[in-house]
Amino acid sequence: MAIPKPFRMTTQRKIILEELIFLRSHPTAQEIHSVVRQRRPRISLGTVYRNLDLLCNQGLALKIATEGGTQNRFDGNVAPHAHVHCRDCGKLVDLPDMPQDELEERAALESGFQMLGHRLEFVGICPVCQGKTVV
Amino acid sequence: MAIPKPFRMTTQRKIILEELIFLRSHPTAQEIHSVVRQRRPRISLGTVYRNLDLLCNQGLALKIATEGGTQNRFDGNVAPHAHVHCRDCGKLVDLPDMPQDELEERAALESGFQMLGHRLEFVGICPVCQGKTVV
DNA sequence: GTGGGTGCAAATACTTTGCACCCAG
DNA sequence: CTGGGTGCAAAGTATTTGCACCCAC
Repeated sequence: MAIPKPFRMTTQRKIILEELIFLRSHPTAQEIHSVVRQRRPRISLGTVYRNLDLLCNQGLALKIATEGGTQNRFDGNVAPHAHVHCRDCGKLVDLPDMPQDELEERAALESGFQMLGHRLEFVGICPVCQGKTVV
Repeated sequence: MAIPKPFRMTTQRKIILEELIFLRSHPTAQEIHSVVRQRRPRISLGTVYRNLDLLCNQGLALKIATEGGTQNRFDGNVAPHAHVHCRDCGKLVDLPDMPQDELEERAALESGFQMLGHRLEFVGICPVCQGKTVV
């Protein structure tokens, strides 16, 4: 059956994972690249993408597609949690205390599906941008 | 104040909107392009993108960023509703009866954001595929 | 030593945009 | 008529991939 393919813990891969877990900012691949480059200057963007892809498949990271934006973002926090996305400044914030299990249970009841997971993402205007904007 | 900029209802725009409302498949821009081309063969992909963008800004359609995929999808159903996606057969089902308002209210309280909208998408195995699959 | 991993650059994929012509109002 | 809209193609972004060399195991 599915014997997980072994993978080498290269320096690049290790640094990428470390930074991804350390950063709470849901960085883009580019942002991860520039952070990692501070510790390993010759690392290429291609390598960053390849490793992010691998980490996501291993379940060690999550790929997040944001509403308006063009680029994907990545999240080292694998625990189920919702996201709030600011329309104006693009900030992406975690929202850990939503009733995730309850939602899945309810959706399962209504649809008859066996649930494997879900995504919950809010779009709004963050407190800072609310202050800035003239209403 | 926000006087909505008038826009011409061109043949292209009309067809795109019609197809978008008619299709329940949450199509990509490319898919919309090929459907619309059956009725207006010379329409360009650029025009489709321009019109989808306009329709989304007018609140007549929604742009959906998909989990794994690279392309955006569009939804002519603007009423708030969740989606359930079957991992095995790819079926995408609407789930209209989730407590959407309640969720936004709660998220607003927890985050301090002014909420504009949200996305709720479940992944699971549909009843048919549950029967098929050997567990 | 060996095969997976990397850097690099070219290729792809998706979306946006400049421009000259076109047509809805 | 007139200015917004369109078709076309080229440009812009984001991401993936081919290849030769490299290094973790």
